[in-house]
Amino acid sequence: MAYTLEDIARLAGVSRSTVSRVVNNHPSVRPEVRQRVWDVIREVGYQPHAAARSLATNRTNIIGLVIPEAVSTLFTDPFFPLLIRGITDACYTHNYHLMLALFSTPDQEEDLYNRLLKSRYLDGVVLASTRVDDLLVQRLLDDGIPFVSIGRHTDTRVSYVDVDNVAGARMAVEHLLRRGYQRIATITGPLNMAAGQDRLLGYKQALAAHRVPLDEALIQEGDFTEGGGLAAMERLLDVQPRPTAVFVASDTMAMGALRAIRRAGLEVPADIAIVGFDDVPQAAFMNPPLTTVRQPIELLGATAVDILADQVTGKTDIPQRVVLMPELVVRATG
Amino acid sequence: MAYTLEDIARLAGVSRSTVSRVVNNHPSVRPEVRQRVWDVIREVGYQPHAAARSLATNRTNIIGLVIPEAVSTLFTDPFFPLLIRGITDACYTHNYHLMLALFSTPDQEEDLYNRLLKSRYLDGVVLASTRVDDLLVQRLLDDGIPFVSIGRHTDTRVSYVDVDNVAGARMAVEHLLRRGYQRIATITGPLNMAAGQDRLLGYKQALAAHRVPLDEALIQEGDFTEGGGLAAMERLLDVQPRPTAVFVASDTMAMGALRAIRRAGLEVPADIAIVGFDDVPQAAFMNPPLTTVRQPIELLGATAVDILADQVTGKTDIPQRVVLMPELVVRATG
DNA sequence: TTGTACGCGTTATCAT
DNA sequence: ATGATAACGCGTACAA
Repeated sequence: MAYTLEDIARLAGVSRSTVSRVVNNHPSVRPEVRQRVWDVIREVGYQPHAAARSLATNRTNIIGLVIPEAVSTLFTDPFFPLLIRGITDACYTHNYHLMLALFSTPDQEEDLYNRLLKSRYLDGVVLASTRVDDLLVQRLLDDGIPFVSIGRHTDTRVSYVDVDNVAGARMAVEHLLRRGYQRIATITGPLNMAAGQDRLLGYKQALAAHRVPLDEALIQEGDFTEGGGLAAMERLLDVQPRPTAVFVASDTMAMGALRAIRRAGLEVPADIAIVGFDDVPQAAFMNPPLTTVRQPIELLGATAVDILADQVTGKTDIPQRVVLMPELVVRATG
Repeated sequence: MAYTLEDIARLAGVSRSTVSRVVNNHPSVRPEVRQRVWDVIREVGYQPHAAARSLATNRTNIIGLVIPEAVSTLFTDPFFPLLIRGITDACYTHNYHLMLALFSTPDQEEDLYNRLLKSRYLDGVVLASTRVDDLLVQRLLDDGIPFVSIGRHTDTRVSYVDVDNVAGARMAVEHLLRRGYQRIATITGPLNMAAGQDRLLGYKQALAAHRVPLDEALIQEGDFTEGGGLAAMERLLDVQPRPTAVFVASDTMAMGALRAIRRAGLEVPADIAIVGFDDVPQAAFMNPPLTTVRQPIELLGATAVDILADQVTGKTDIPQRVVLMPELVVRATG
């Protein structure tokens, strides 16, 4: 059996309350007593019982990373490991633990929501890549569970941290324009996700700013998967006259696009230039290395946790919205 | 304030114990009463308080996926998302929740171990890709915490689930031999990991079985990263006579090797054939598509959880060791 | 079958 | 500054 507060109290010759105060850094305890108690604690390797503490404080020190059903198939995208790294690092400094909730089906989503949230396992939630109309957001709002969304949300009550997708996309397309490309296509993300919409908007803004007419045939929707990028590129290769460059809304889709181009017997960037989005580690290793818009993925995750921590501890009452800036990384594809 | 057992009891006109029995499917409660209680529960959306329950039962229904410091830099490998998928799916059916523990530094490892394990947040642990001499294993053993290792371990007390790495490597190399390649190199995984050792052993066995002399110069150690694969391949390209084929112990390293070969102005598979290991999703999308040894990564994770569940619930006393079979997927690189 | 009463390990309030 | 003591919400012997 493990040690309890009571054990430590006995060993240190004080009361349970005093030990509790020491453990929680309560000021009113004599330094010498505090020292004595700490000595005992260290000697026997005492650690407070998490469940007991939770029951008393109504806090678990656990936050959840929840990934909705709609996108959990995208979980293999290198984006997520990076996001998770950022999140776990921040969790460590805030003394939080991270629970992972991947929803696979709507039923499971419902079920897991109850098991996880309503049984109060979590102090708060980081919500990754939701669709704009996701019911999860409403639910969390209704249940009063603190959460931060990765990616903007229009509801004024939700806190989020996002990258400036519009600016990023503009940078990408304007870079292509500067290099002389005029017939620039785009493979978008899912248009029911904010990131998909915003990157498309940036594309349009860039063209408009440079007085390049918009050709709807050059806009193909993707789904953030490699296969989706390949399919979208194949559609793009069919339009006449063929685009000479393409802005792809994620690196993973860019890999698919590259394959499609190669498969058609064309060269990158000679025949068609590519600019991606994300700068996942693989981007630099592609052949040729991918020109892309870098978003600070780890920082995205870490910032979300920082905000959530403030929310949970009641340090702030109002929703926080922070937008991080991306940067263009020029490599060889465009 | 949320509902408690007491509330439900009052609303249903029974005692708290009866409600508890209903919730926990205890047999001795009259069907009509059971029904009435369930109705109330559903009506108000009652969910038992996890912390309270844990305190009483001494179980949290949370298991941890812990990734040691040594390998957590590999976390961006597509292997992990797949493993996590398998784990989360199995967790769902076992009614477990998954906590993610990535150790970044030795200090953090020590610290997190205490915060997480000794404060009894977890019922058990899935240990991913440890080194053979990892102290973590000893520690978990000493502390009597149920755990299952992904990847074999020599200590007879540890349960593990592994893929037959020796057989997989043999299959890969024998395939190359059948295709007529004689000068076959290998890029190994880290040789302080069981998977690294075993795949190298399989390579050696295949050569021996076919009476092909072993050339130590053709064995280069990698670290399961793309950069490591590239560097190892560059070393391999320097040996004379040059290898005509290479068995690479992970797909991620294979991508690096492919780059190195291309960079040297050579073609795959015309000049050098490649066979990888893992069959991550990207393998099929490579150019050319990668011939590789497929391991059932999701199943690996799911099986680990299944075993762990039996361990935690006391369904079994003895360490379980299960080995899954890989299969060769022949595509275009070799 | 059902209810009573105690214990799980903390935190927090109230005396002292 | 310190020590009793009452919650926190649940499971479970034991009694009825």
